[in-house]
Amino acid sequence: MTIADASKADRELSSDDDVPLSQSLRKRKIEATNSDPYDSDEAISKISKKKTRKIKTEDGLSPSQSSPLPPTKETTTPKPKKIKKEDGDAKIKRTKKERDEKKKKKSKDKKKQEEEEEEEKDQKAKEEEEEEEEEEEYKWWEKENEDDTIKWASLKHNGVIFPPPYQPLPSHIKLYYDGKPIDLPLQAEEVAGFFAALLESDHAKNPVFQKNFFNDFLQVLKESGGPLNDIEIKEFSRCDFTKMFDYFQLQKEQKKQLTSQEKKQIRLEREKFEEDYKFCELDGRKEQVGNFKVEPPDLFRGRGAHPKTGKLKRRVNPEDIVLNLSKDAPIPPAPEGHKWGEIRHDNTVQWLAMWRENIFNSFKYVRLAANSSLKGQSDYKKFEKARQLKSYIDAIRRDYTRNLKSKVMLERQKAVAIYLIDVFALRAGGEKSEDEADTVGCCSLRYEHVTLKPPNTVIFDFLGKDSIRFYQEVEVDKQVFKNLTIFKRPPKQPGHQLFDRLDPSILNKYLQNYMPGLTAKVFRTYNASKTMQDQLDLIPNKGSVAEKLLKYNAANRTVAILCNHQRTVTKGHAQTVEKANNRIQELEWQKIRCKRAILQLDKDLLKKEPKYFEEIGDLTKEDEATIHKRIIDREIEKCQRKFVRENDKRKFEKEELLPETQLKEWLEKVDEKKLEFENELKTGEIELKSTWSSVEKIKAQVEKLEQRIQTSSIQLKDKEENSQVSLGTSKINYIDPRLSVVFCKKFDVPIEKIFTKTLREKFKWAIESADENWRF
DNA sequence: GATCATACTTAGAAGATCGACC
DNA sequence: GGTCGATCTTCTAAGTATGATC
Repeated sequence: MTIADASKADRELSSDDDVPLSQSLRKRKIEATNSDPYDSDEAISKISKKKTRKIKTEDGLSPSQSSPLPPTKETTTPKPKKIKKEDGDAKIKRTKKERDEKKKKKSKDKKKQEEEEEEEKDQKAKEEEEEEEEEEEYKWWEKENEDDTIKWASLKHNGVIFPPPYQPLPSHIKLYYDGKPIDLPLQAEEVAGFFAALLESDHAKNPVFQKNFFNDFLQVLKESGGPLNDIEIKEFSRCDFTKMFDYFQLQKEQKKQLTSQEKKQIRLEREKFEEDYKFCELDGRKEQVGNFKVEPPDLFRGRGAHPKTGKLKRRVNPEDIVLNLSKDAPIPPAPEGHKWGEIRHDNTVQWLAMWRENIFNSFKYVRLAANSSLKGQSDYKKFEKARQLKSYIDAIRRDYTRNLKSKVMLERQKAVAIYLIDVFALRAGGEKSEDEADTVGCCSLRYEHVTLKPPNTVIFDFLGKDSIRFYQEVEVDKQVFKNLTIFKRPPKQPGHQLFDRLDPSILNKYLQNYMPGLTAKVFRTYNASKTMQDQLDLIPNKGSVAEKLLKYNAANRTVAILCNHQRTVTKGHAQTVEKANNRIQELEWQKIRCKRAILQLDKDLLKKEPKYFEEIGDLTKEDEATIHKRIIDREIEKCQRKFVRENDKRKFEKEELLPETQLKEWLEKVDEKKLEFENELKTGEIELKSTWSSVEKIKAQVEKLEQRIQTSSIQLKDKEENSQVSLGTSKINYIDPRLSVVFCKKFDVPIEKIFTKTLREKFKWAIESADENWRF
């Protein structure tokens, strides 16, 4: 659509849709004439700008902000300057020195008073201990909030770990072309290997991936002098990577075969080597680095229909790397024969190292780990900002509801966009270039992504971040529906932007009139955490830990669904569910069997405890026969697998193989069981095991089975409900961790059940700061 | 105001490890 | 003790946001 078209469309769209076209045109004309006699469309936009500006200039605030709302800290607190922070650092050092001196003095004093004040001594010792602990661990959340434009006063680190150099394949492992082995130069062999390693993945089957890989492969091949045995490689389809693939599989297999001791040894050696890079010194404290390993060369694996997927991601050299550290920090030596690209001393950023990658020509950064103070502070601020939105949300909602009827198109678009972001948790939706996957968010929604079904149903169907499908059929506010109809009116057609006046920066600028730092993304955090709080409020404080956890997960799931966090259903999911159902049925059968056995020992119990035996006839003969068959089939399969595996092992270790008679022997035992089952089915009599010598013993067994049935059923239910929903993303990024901490404290659920070790480290600030009464 | 550069958060996939079960 | 699915961690792609520059 041309600008003129858009302008024309806008002229029509800006009309009050409640009014018939002829009337509204007239009305618009009057408005336009009043404001600008030359161009009605421009006039409307000018009016809109004027209006917005006028409202803003009256008191420098948006309409809703003029209403009495709580002041924010950020607006009144001027940002301290860089020097101030350096002062802050000097202060830290001074304070430490003072504390040391104080400590020395303390101990002297203590000596004097030792005999007289034994109690005080203990107290002081305790204090000292605490003080020392504090020195070991920096509890930033207990300190005053500092300026966040300066990230550190001192930063020392050892650089980055580079991936190992390419290990050539054994000489007999080659790429084949038209059935002939190719002698590739090492550089090209490496690239071919990247593809071979993915041979059985979906990537390798993707034609775009194949094409991009092949182009880059040919390029590398050309640069490195072409095949050494003078065979010209022209077509991808004539390449055979299977020998290379098989070799990689074998290597994987061999790695798996290592003893646990050998694996441990390798792990320890790796950890020892990484130790120096895993940590850095930030303002004198030891802190963990996140991605201290430079990304190895590989084929770029773009998500969805990515035009660049399969391209070669080149090897990064020390010359490509920019290191960022303190001026006084020792510069880590570059790998032998190399030097660093650049050394920088920028304390306004969090990164330790960066390089430019070749796919998009953008930067990759080495940063601190999630459990670091800097990341923790950012996280804390993020959630505090989202909490701050609580005070403004009513006004924002009131305003966008009103603006849904604004005469100014831009205002209407803003109102609808904020509505969608607020209600359906859409992302902002920035513009994307041609060489990226075609995914959208709110502002970049197009005509074809929204289907309108009167009176007010909207079907959203588009690919969002990571090419994850967003499909929702929802009822919306009637005026939102009307506006969407207007936004889709001709000349708009598929391919055209729904919000042709908007982009995230316009939206964010508008939002910042309400609250400093408010952006589209804050709504997702706010609504996610608010939803979680509301859901947790509904959970009754009763039942087992497992039951409470299930409810917590259900609350978590509500949030994940809101944010559209999905995961691909694992290949064997349906089978796993069927298996689990079968298992539960088998447990039920075992339980019934136990109860029958009890009656065999004491048949009077049936009259005495009829309730206990009420499910005894739940399974039909057919059901039982099916269960029997399943168990027997499984056993047979197990014997056969065991036989094959054992002989494979023996073959490998060059030992004598097990004879077929061995397998026969095992199968005979299964046969015995089969006969036992058949007999049981015929007579209804159970062969009593030696462990079933008394009613009490069997009853204990029943109890165990019941427990297992319950646990398995709960787990299966949870599993099914979670099969397509990813809970992790919202737990890690959107749900204020203090909500989970409070839940655990209030409901007596160990925090370990909710946060993994890594998450407990990341959320240490929340675990240590939130008390039982904290609310989002 | 459009575009680019930069820097940060958010995201699912893949790989590694754990633990339930037999 | 071995197997296999579940869970956790790592990896890096893909977003958002903002400030500089023209």
